[in-house]
Amino acid sequence: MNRDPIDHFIEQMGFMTQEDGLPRIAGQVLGYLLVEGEPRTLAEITEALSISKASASTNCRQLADKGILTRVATRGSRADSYMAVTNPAEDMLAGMAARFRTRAGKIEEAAAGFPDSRAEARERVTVFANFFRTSADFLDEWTERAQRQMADTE
Amino acid sequence: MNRDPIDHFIEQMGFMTQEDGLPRIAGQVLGYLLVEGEPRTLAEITEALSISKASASTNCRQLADKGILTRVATRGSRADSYMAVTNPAEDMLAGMAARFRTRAGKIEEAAAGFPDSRAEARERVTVFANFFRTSADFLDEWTERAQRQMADTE
DNA sequence: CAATACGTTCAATTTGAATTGAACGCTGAA
DNA sequence: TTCAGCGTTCAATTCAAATTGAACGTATTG
Repeated sequence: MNRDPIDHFIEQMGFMTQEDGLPRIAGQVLGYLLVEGEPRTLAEITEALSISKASASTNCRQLADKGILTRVATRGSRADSYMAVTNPAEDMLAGMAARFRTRAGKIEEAAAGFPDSRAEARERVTVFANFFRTSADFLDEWTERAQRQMADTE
Repeated sequence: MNRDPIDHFIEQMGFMTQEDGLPRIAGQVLGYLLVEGEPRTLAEITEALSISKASASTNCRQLADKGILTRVATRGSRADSYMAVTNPAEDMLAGMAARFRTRAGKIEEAAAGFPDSRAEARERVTVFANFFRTSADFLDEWTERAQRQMADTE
């Protein structure tokens, strides 16, 4: 029985990150911090989501690495806290763009190794790779634009 | 020892789809068909990738559902074949856009259930959801643009 | 100098999804 | 009507990743 709308939201966030190949807990943490809107310590996160200290630690660090969470040093406490950045979705998209770009690189590289007897296949694969690269550019353009919009409406 | 560049490419494609939360085999199938450039039967795919008939069948169908593969009826044979669409990456992006949209919907819905005592959280979450929706729009715009470009250079 | 409070790490476990093998059903051929 | 060739389905297995518990290191407090 999970009728609390906030729990439901956090749960959904978990599923979402899971779909994206991230740990479910990562999404739950983000959801929780998004709801709270203020820094929360690892202990609080552990408690609120009923997960292990280890998971909280690992996932927070990973999210912070991706730029989705920021680490906050709270005065007067040696516990460090995390909070969600203003617009986590932007950073998620930016991460996607980055992945697209390395992906394009890998594919292109692979294609370059095709023998001349497979020239047509090489061409097809290269086109495929290019699409990813251009998509990455487009995504960057879009996130940049979104950021400007945010700045404007501030 | 995997020195054949084509095998390497197929392998990479497997990793890629795996990162995206799809079965590894799905990527391998797509890679294989991309290289071949022509329809291949389930039996051929099974053979080429050393996978089970069941996997080949399931994954091909799923990829076809996503619009990444097309089913081709070969004359004079009751075996049906699959081939990669001209630009599979486009359909992959389109799928992403679709996922973003349903995702935005779910989050918004969840946020709507927040009690008024959590109005600020609701606001934050709604902004988050909106970003996904708008991103979906932009992705669609982009794939459409890409399609036009393809059409132009034809 | 303990003793405590914290975050991290890592091996062990759990969990969930991918993959398979085998049984099945359908279709067309003989 | 039987048979062979095909794709599908589903329970069982395998596999990889997420998650945990426990041990550890470090810094802070008294």
